Amino acid sequence: MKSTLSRPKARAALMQELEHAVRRSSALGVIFGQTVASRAGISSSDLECLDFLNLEGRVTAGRLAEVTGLTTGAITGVVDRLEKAGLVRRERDESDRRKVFIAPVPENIARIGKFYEHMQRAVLKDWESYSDAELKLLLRFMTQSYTTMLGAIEQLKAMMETPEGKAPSRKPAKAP
Amino acid sequence: MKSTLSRPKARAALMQELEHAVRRSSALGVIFGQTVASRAGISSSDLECLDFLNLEGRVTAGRLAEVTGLTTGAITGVVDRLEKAGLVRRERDESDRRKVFIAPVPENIARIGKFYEHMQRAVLKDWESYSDAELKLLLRFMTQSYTTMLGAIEQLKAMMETPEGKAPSRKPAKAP
DNA sequence: CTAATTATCTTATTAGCTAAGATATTGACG
DNA sequence: CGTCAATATCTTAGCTAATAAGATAATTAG
Repeated sequence: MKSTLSRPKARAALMQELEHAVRRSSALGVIFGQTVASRAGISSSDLECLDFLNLEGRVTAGRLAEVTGLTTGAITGVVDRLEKAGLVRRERDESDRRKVFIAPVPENIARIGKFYEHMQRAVLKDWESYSDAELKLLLRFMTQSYTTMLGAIEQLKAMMETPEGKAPSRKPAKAP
Repeated sequence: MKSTLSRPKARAALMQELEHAVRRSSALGVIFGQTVASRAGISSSDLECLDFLNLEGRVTAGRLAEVTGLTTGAITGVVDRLEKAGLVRRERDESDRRKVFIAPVPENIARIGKFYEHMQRAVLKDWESYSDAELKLLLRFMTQSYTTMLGAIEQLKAMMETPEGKAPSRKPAKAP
């Protein structure tokens, strides 16, 4: 058994293990989000928007539609619910009065932040076990993953120009 | 500026950056799933179940309900749709005829696997740039994240015994 | 000034979820 | 055994949140 210098078998197996680990974590991330949303008394979509607002600050309704993949009509509903719950505020842009900025309301969002506290503490504790260099590697990994995923999403949207979603079944697309 | 031996400021900032990167990736992962599902002509929930079946092999309907957080009634609908699409098969357990195993049908799932191909290729290419040792570190990181998330989910389910979901609003939990 | 474009909201309809309970099977125990 | 509780899935009614299409309003280009 050639033992030294690159064992492609082991490396491939390692990558496959990593892939599985990533997929499992990713799936569990969805569950985590659902669980937080259910505890917070809002829908997963609403929480997804709220998370984005926390990360990016105030953005327009249209941008929320873009990043969530929802229609603008659906976003109207999301924002209605979040606004009623006091978690966001609608702010019309004075320089372009068509636009509506959705601004997070930090003092009320804190109420939801509580559901993340345990997780955050546990994660920071985990991360103590890594050196600075290792943390930098992890950061590079996550950043690279983000970019790659973005590319994959673009590619998916490009392949088959059928933005109408549902099963094409048999009909090769035809105007009604 | 004390330059050597642990700069806590830089380290905290690094962790915060990592946290942001993780959150962004996680959010984008949801979008990726939605995009694949829409291209494949099935719902996100259906794809989530299918992914799980691909990872774990055949499991009972009840287990699917557990891991997705859906009710068993909803799972009946998911499996009906997936079965009609030829992506899974219902198989009654002969030793306990109450149970229904849901088994993936690989030859038809391949059709959906196509939507993951680009992503998979891109990811493997990314990962070529890491040494074996680095891949092992990444694997440890993902595995640890999984476990920590699992714990956080348990903790969330434990805090407030209100499994009924929706907004408790003002009432501090009371038996009916 | 008009037409085209952009941004959000409205309305009608539908998909898919929950809750509750029906059905069927198994296991425990006198 | 026979009965009762427990387990596993399916069924049904009702509701929430999504889409699609189009209305409304503001901006930009000719």
